[in-house]
Amino acid sequence: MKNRLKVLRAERDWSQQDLADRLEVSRQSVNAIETGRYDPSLPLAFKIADVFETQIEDIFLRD
Amino acid sequence: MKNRLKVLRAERDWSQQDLADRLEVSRQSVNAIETGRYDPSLPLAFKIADVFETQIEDIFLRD
DNA sequence: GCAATATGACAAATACACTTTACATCGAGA
DNA sequence: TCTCGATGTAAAGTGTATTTGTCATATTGC
Repeated sequence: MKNRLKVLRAERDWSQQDLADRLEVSRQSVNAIETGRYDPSLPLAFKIADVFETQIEDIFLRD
Repeated sequence: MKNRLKVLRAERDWSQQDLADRLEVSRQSVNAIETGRYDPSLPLAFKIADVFETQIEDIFLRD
């Protein structure tokens, strides 16, 4: 899975910590997901979509 | 997370095993997800959406 | 009644998601 | 230069997703 987190974050000028706070996860989790070290759980993916007010399919892409 | 797997499966008259085969996971995984014992990983959620030719948001619902 | 199929569930094992703590690097600004 | 915020990564620990194997039950066809 690839993802557009870095871009979406940049569009809002949020740091990884800002996003982590909104998602209620650690900054390291955001970093790991963003750099592709692992994929989020489905509930976290939904939360990410909520925070960016879009669809999961618009953020995460089959690779 | 709630999900509409049972209904989608019924619409196609697929057994849990049929779906498991298409998803390339065990029947126990399909059963556990369907009965809400756990949520699928994000890659598996994408595969499920593919198999049913729809969106993740159309199958899995925030609860 | 019997075999076969479908479903639900549990246990043990492995893999992965996520946390906390910690350290290193880089760029911007005083 | 010194500091500070932002980022990348690593180790160790906890929890969850998924597997294989197994059992119980219900339903259907012969």
